[in-house]
Amino acid sequence: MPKKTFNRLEEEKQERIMRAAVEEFHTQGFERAKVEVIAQNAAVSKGSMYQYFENKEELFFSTVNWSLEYFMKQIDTNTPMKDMDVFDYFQTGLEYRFDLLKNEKTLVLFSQDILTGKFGNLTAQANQDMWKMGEEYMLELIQVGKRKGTIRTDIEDSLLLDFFQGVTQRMEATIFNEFSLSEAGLEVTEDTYQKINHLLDAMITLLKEGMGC
Amino acid sequence: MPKKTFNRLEEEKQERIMRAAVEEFHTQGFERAKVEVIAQNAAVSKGSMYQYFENKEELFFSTVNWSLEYFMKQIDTNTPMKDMDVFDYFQTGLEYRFDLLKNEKTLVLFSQDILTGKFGNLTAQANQDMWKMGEEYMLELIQVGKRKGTIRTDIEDSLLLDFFQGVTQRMEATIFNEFSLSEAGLEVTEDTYQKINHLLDAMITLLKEGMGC
Amino acid sequence: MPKKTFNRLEEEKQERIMRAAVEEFHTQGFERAKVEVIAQNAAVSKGSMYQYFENKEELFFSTVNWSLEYFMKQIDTNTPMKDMDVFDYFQTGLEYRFDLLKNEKTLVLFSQDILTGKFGNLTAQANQDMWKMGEEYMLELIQVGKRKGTIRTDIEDSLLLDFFQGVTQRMEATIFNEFSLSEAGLEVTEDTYQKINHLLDAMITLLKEGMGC
Amino acid sequence: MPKKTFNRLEEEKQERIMRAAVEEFHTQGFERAKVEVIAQNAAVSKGSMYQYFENKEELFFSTVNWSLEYFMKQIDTNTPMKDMDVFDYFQTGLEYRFDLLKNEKTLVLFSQDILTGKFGNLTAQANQDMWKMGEEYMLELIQVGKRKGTIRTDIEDSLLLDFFQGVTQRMEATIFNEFSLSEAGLEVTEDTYQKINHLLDAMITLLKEGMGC
DNA sequence: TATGAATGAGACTTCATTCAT
DNA sequence: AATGAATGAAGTCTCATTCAT
Repeated sequence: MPKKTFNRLEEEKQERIMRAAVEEFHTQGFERAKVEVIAQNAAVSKGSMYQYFENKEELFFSTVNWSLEYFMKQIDTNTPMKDMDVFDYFQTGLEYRFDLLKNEKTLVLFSQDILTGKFGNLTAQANQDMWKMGEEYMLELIQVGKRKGTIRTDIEDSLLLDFFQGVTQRMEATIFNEFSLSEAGLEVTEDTYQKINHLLDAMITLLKEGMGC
Repeated sequence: MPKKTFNRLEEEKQERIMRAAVEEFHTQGFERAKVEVIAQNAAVSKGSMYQYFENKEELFFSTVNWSLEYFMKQIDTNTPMKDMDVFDYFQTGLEYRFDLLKNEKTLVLFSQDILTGKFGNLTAQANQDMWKMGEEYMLELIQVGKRKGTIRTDIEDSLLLDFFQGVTQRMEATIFNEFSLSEAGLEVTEDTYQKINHLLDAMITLLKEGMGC
Repeated sequence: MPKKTFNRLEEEKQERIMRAAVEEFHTQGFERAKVEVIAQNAAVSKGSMYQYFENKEELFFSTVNWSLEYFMKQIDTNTPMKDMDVFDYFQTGLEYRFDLLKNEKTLVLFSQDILTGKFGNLTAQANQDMWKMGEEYMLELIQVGKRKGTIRTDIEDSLLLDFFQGVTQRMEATIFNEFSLSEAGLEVTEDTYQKINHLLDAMITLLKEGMGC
Repeated sequence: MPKKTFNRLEEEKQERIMRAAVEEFHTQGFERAKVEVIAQNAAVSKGSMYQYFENKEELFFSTVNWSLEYFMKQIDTNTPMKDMDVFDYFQTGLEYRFDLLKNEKTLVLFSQDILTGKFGNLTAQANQDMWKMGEEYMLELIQVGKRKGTIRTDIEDSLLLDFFQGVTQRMEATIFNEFSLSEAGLEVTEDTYQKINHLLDAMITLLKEGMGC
């Protein structure tokens, strides 16, 4: 969606621009974000930005796409086997996201922004795409689980998915918070790590057995 | 937080202004929202708005507070007994929110915007307050449940809360979506109603028993 | 120039309003001055101000006139004999102004503003009137001095006036400054008083004999 | 104090803008002056003005500085010898200012505005600097005069300065007025010139010998 | 007459976008 | 292709003045 001029740039420059844009859009939101600031932080002139992108909106969409693609690439190389157990997936998935958060914080937070609808109508489309992407994969896992007998079969897939996703998302949010608190030092302390693992175990238990007794 | 001039107005006018603001902020977001449009829709002059509020930001904060207070009032008159069962609460709570959604759609959607952080730093504070408000209440219910023997006691309160809240939020989102799809006609169809009830039942089962088997 | 409604007010209220206006116009200048602030400081409603004066400009003119008239009254009761010596006049005049400054600081400063043209075209008229007022009186003194043989007769009256006025004004400014420095304590210290007297003596000598040798 | 973008402009454009600003600020005062009018008169867009200056106030300060610097340059190239006679200085100084007035009327009038405090607090600083600049130079001349025996030594320098400055300023004002009256025709008539010279001679006599006899 | 709420013209300022080099 | 100066639409906010009570 950017102009071809952008695609012709050296990869490194493209990335510099995209990352500067992610940073600005994440911290400022779409309206407050200034094309000039992005340009400066990417060490590029304002004029150039308009040779690469039709306008601010297109720059934004490109940034969203670039982020999604970035994650796709990551996921492609990290996706576990298709026949994995949902609960194990929950665990590995979160661990993986957690690692990502350490290394690509802004990028992860930006993707959260998109997912939670922070950009309103602007990302309605990307939003749905993103959701679907994850959900389809999850659905498969659920179906596999049912077949294998690890997941109850008296409830429809879509409802199980809702349930599962709800817990997953909440977990992510909690982990983000925990992580942000210990943010000053960029190193994740052993303590934080402990807490997160404990949280994970509890969630898996609850997912499996529920909270009733 | 508005100027006293605002508080001195007739209730009806205050409400007209607040509702116009809610509408505009919800549909446009903070930056895109125009004070003039709000004024017009409230049948008030632009100048007056600035007699009531220091500036656009204060207008926004006042709108947020007004919305929250509106809900508080509603909740105060609708809050179930303190010793209610969490699962029943889940049910009544959602039913109640659902009713509210039918009657005060924009208001509910706006509060969702606040809760999901759509307004970024602007509502950071209100946000936390809102969360806490709900959470404290929930914690009590969980403790009651443990005492009564309807909730497992081998997992800490805070983790149970996370689990519960995750599912609750997801439910709300799903219901909103379901509802929005059938939005054209303002009447909620029987069909929609059925779906929602089915969803509720399933969720309660999952909350209680988990998805494993 | 104010409406008759203003003149009908009790003297005390009139004065309150005028003094509030003098204060505001002096500290803020015409444009920055706010009618509302004047009203508040005079403990009068904004609406009333417009019953007393056609508009802000008229309020300003009235304030200027009121100030001038205030001084006229003072001067009428304090003016020395017509056949006074110019140099004595210089002395008594300044002493008198100095006293006034202590008691009616803002008023004096405001009249300075008018005289030095701080209000631009707005006071062009009042300005000239004020100048003429003082100058005519001075001219008489100069003529008397020439007749009595205390003032040289080889230079025209108008030029002598210029010379005299130049020195007088400068003196006032210097005294103001001296005074403002010791302003913290509202009491005028003995020290300040000494300095001013010394200054006065020197100026009179210079006026009489010049600075050459 | 302007942004670097302004300094990068061609000198000619800079001057066009500064002169347009001087004109507007002088005729309208700070508050009434419109940035847009300045822009138009300088054949520049309103937006550009804000690339050159942070805001209206900064534009104003820059204009003040530019004017002062303009005069400094002029004075540097026109300043008479350090050992000049004060009275000759009075004469050459005024003649020079008078010439300047003919060629750079607005600029001179604007500097007068600054000096007489027409802009209130806005120029408090520049004001003091300007005064000091002139005064230090004058003090030197007075000291030289005392040493050479052309100035009486029984009165302190600072008082002589006050006296001298008082007369000088008044002269300038009078000349300005005279000049302004004949302003319609931009040519200075022979008649005006005669008057001014006569005035000068009289003032010098009075400065030297005083008005007594 | 007194009040203070209501109004809207008008000015400042921002920043996406265009354009000339 | 790259730059950064130029532009102007559009929105926020102020405050003198009017108006209804």
